[in-house]
Amino acid sequence: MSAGQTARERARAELTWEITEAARRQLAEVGAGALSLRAVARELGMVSSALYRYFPSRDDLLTALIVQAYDSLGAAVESAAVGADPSTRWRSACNAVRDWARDRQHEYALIYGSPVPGYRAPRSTVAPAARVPMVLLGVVSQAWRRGALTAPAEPGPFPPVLDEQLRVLAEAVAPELPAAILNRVLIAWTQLFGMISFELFGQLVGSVSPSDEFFAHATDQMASFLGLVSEK
Amino acid sequence: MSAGQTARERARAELTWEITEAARRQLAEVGAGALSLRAVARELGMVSSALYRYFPSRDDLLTALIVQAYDSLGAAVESAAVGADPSTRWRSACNAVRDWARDRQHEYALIYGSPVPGYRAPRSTVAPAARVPMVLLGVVSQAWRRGALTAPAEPGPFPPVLDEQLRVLAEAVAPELPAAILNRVLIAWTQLFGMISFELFGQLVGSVSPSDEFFAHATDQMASFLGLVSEK
DNA sequence: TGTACATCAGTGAACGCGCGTTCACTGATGTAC
DNA sequence: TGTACATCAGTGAACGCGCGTTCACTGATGTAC
Repeated sequence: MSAGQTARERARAELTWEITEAARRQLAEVGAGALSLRAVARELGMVSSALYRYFPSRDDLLTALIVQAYDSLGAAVESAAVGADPSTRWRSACNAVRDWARDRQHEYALIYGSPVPGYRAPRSTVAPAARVPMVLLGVVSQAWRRGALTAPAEPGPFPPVLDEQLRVLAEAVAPELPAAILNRVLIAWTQLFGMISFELFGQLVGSVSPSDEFFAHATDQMASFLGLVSEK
Repeated sequence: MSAGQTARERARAELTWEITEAARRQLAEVGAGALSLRAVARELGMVSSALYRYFPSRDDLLTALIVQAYDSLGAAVESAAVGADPSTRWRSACNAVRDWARDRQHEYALIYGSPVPGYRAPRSTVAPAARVPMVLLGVVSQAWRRGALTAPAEPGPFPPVLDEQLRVLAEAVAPELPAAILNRVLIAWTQLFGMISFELFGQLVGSVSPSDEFFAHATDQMASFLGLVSEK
């Protein structure tokens, strides 16, 4: 058996994957709240009870979709944020998030939209969810380590709770980065997803829609807010 | 009859309101996708078919809830954004949005979260949805008219489509405002809601949660990004 | 002020539908000797 | 290599449930003369 897998194991892995594929297609039609095991089974030509061999409940299937969505987005952004120039990497990362979100709107809504009522995300979603912010942080902290970035002048010291939060966070993810820069990365991160959510959820209709240029320009402004100087 | 209303008309208006109240309570329990006419009727001690005297369908009830949510938020922000100092008004407006959102999380999710699958928002939601951005814009354009605001230096000219969008938008909502400032208002607007959505939808857990100080500090930074100088 | 009729609110039964999950089962695949 | 048994995948029927919407109806409120 190849790679120590029996035929049964291979079939199981394949079908598990096909179930999530079908569920993703269903998601695109009816949204997360209305995702139904029976409809997924129907699409696969199976009987609904058969799915219980693969996922113990509807919520477990949802969790799998959420984790896969975070991972898919994370991988897309990680592979986009390459290059020597930090401000180019920043832009590429932002564009990758937006492109992925536009391509897979319902998966985006699943992870960044309203929480699914009655569903509580388990711990296993935390690490995949962190991949995008980690990439953004990586771009900035690499620039900082290279000395290609000047620490921004804040109007005053951070209030105590925020200061402590930033300190703890920095310790965990980027020990050498000044709190003021970390804070700006957090701000840019919320800004990035705020724009994308507004675009996808229809809030920009009537102002800056289509939003390609607005997004590109705002991305540049974020880069300069972060102190990432363009080398072009 | 008071104000020319018959008893029947008064009863009708009152019950229409009570239906939306009950629907709001239901929203908080199960989310928009699972909002059910039958459950609303049950809560009011009515038979489900009776609701059809008041709302022709489930979607019309949803529309009423959406319009009321936008209006409630709009009114809260309008009445908060007062005072002489533009940067104070800015902060008050931002805080009002956040406070309202935290108070009424499910209504916030209804209007700023994932679109409800299968539901298309009718035109009647557009004007109420514009109230908050109008307030934000009002704060900035008032400061601009008073000369209390300097036009920001952009790195270069706007790309053509964005430039045109900003021109058209300015014409409609703030004719005297330079495009560069309008653009920054749009950016701050997306930033504001990006932060609030992240806070409410759980994305900040593990970094800056609770988020009061992060939010306050980011709000200040937005004010300075907009050129609103504090007079304190 | 009183009567006759029209309008409207709310009832209760019924329609056809889909849902998640359990359970005893058949038959195929894998394992130990 | 061959047999006996254990494991697992998938079936099909059933459970109890809730949903939106329609329809003919009763009885109360409003209106015109």
